[in-house]
Amino acid sequence: MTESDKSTRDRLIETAMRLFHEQGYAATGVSTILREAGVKSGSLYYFFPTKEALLLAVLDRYMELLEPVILQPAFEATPDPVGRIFAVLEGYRQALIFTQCTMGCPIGNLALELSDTYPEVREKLSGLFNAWCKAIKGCLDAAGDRLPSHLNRETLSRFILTVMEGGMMQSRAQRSVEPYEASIAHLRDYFDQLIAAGAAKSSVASDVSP
Amino acid sequence: MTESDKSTRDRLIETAMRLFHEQGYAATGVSTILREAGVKSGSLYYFFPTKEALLLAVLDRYMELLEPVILQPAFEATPDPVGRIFAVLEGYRQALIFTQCTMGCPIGNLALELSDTYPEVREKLSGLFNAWCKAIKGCLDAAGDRLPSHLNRETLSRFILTVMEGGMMQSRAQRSVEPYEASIAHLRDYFDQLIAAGAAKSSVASDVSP
DNA sequence: ATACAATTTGATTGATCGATCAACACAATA
DNA sequence: TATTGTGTTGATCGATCAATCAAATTGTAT
Repeated sequence: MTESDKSTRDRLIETAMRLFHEQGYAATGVSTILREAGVKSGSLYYFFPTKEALLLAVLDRYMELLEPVILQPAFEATPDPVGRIFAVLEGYRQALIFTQCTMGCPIGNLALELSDTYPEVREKLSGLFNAWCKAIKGCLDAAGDRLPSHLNRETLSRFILTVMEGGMMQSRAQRSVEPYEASIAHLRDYFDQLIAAGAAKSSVASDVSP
Repeated sequence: MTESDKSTRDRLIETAMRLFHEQGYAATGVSTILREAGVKSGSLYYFFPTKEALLLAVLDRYMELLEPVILQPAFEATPDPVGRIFAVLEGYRQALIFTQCTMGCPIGNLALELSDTYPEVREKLSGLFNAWCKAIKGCLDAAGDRLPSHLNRETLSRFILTVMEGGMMQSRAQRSVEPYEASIAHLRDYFDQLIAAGAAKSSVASDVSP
C-alpha cells in the first residue's frame, strides 16, 4: 500500500495537484478529486474549508517542491552558473516531451486561469514566480564578470522566466516542442552575445566591434 | 440603439468574447452570457449547438480582428519594420495598463485554459498564433539586411510571441507592468545586438540554427 | 392576404456543482 | 470504564450548470 499509507490530507493535495495540472482548476470537479484520491467528501471538508483552500495548499506544495524537484537536479548537472540556468530550461523541455506537449507549466496554467478570481491565489502564484526568478538570479550573480557589469540581473531573470512560460504556452498550443526549442535557442543566442560583450568589457548595445 | 441593432448572433459573440476574456471559459456560465447580451437561451442554441461552438465563433472573430485591431494601428505608427514590431508590443503594454494588468492576452489565456480539452479549439488557437507570427515575420523580412542574413526569421517571430505572452502572464500575476516592460526591454536589447551584428555583416554569435 | 421560413420566447430538463452535517469509528488519556 | 480528540462516512442540500423544445412572434416572398 504505497499510496494509501500517505495521509488523507497528502493524498488530496497530490491528487488535486495532478488534476488541476491536467484539466485546470475550474474544470476539475471536487467529486473527481474525491474519487481519484479515494476520499469521501466529508474528509475533504474536514481538512479544507473550501475547494479554494485546497488549491492554496497545492500552491504551497509547489513552493516546497521548487528546490528539490526543479532546481536541485539541474544544479547537479553542472557547476557552471549559466549552464545551470539552461539545465533548468532543459528540464522543462523534457517534461514537454514526456507529456507530448499537453500539460505545460502548472504554475503558468493556473496563473492565466485564475489570477483575477482569488486575490490569495494570485499572491501565491506571484510568490512562486518570484522564488523561481530569485533562484535564477542567483545563477546570474554567480556568473560574475562573464556577464556585462551594468547588466540588470533582476530583469534578466524575469526575462528568462518570460521565455520559459511563453515558450511552453506556444508548444502546448502547437503540440510541438519546436516553439519552445526555438525560444530557448534565441535566449541562448542572447546569452552568448551578452557573454561576448562581458568578455569585451564594453557596452552591450552600442558595441560594434571591428 | 447602437447596441441592439446588431444581430443577436453578433451580440452573443461579442459578449462571450468579453466575458471569456474577463473570467475565462469555464468560469463563464451560459446564463451570464445570455443576461449580459439580452438574449434568451433558446436563441443562443438556435445559432450555436453548444457552448463550445460559441467559443469557436469567438476565436474566428479574433482572427478577423487581428489585422484591423492589432496590426493596422501599430503599422500606421511607423513605416520602420522593426519599429512596427515594437509598436505592436507597445499596444499590448497599453492594454495591460488600461486594465490594470488584470486581463492579459485573450488568446494566451484561452490557450492555457483549454488547449487540451477541445481539439478544434486548440487548432484555432494554434492558427491564431501562426497568423500573429506570420505578420511579425513579414516585418522581419521587410527589415532586409539590417538583420544578419543567416538569421532564422521564422524562429525569431516565434520568439517575439514567446516574449509577449510570457511577459503578459507575469505582469498579470504580479499586477504590475514591470515584468512585461523588463521583458520587452531585453528583447529590444537583443534586437539592437542583432542589428549591430547585421551592420557588421560578420556575426558569429547570432547564428541560431534550430 | 396568405403562406412559409426565420427567429425569439421562457419554462423546464436532468446532471453536476461545491458544500453541509449528524452519526460513527478508533485511538489515547483519564 | 468513561471521556475526549481526531478523523471518517455517505446521504443530502440548494444552486447552478449546459441544453431542450413547443409555442409564439416576426420577417419575407408571393
